Amino acid sequence: MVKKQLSSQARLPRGTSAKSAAPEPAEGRQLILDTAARLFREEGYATTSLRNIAAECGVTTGSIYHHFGSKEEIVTEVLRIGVVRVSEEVRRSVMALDPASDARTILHTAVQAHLRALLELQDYTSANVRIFGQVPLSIREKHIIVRDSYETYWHKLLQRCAEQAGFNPERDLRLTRLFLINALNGSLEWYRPDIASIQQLAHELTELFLDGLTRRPRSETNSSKRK
Amino acid sequence: MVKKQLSSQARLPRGTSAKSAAPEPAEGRQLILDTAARLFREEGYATTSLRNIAAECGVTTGSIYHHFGSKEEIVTEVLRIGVVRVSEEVRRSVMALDPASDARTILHTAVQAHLRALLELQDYTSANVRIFGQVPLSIREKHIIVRDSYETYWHKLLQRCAEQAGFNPERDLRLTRLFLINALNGSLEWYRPDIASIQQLAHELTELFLDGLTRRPRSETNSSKRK
DNA sequence: GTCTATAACTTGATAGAC
DNA sequence: GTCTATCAAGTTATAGAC
Repeated sequence: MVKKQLSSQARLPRGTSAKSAAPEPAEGRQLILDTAARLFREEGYATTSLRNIAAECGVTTGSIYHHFGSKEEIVTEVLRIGVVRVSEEVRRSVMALDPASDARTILHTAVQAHLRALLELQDYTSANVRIFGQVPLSIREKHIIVRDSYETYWHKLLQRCAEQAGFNPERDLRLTRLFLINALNGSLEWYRPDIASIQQLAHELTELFLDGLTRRPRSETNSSKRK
Repeated sequence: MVKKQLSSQARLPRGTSAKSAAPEPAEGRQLILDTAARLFREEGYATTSLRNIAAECGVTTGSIYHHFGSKEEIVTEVLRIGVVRVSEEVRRSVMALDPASDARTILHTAVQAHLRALLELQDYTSANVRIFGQVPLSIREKHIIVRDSYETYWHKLLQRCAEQAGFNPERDLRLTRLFLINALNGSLEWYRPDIASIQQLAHELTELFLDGLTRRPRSETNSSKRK
């Protein structure tokens, strides 16, 4: 309660300066957070006990309470970092694009970045998707603010695409956004790299949402791009 | 262990004959199952204790163990019934269609039936979607068989639609099916009847998956149907 | 078929030595 | 900053009376 909320997102382990390139193993508070994120993702929130986390860190529960005030404080931070990571990954990828990129390129880039953050060894992002529905309501309500900001970003992205490409005005971008994010996050439960790569998933989902399942009768704006 | 596995899906409460139209309140085993499904959906699997279920039923934990051998046995049955209900709802709706129906009608009917089963006061179906990721791995593995059967049904349905409507051969029906079911089930977390009706959701999702976001340049097979 | 009572265990959290 | 020891409460499950 007294502890200041530090910008823990990209904090380096204690004693690590910016110039040292080698990623040292996390310590103390950071190690606890990393371990909690991994266990939450693997076993769920309620099933993961503090003793469990402590044991994986090689410490006891007493030590954990020196860094965090409660289990809820840990999961709150894990959830927050999860959204921040995926959000930053998507924003950075889209920002790196040529500003004149067409809607297909923008959407594909954002979809692929989201999938990368979710499926590629990111305990925080996948823990967020998996345990959000398991944590107490009070924590969910506080976390909604963080999620909303990411959803708003997606909404603006879709609007930008809609203007650039002239989307069908009958489509509801709000519902589309929800369907899209649900389809993205759902992949966490069935994705396996040997069945389809992240690139394939991103390509397939983008084409599906832009063009649909039915065959396009010779279009003047379509089918020129194939990567 | 000794107890025979009855076809508990649509079983009527004891003492209820087929001709009595009034739905009597559930008793005994059925009441326990109904209550468990509701609490699992509301509070999650690990958070819902047997004392909790018993109290809501007006009995004690001792009584529960007369009807079920363990908590895992209860959740296994709740999960199974959840898939059976949604599966039967979708199959029945599609079967009631004119056999000559076009792909748009078939897909819309199946999507709407799935959403109805999931969102319209169905504790079992929504409990299944919500707690599947929370139950022990051993239970999940046993349950996969039930899920696979439903997913196979959807795959055949999409193939039938693809042949009827001539889908774009570049689309991957396997990935499409996964994206579609994820989009459907995800609605459980944000659906509110005052924002959009189930009919609107079904319409929007069907149009999106068939035609995509981009505008269709005058088609000969499209845009004739608007319900 | 429901109850009471309880065993055996795990949980989050705290107090205080070092 | 980490440890040991422990508390109070909650968990699943069982035994046996009625």
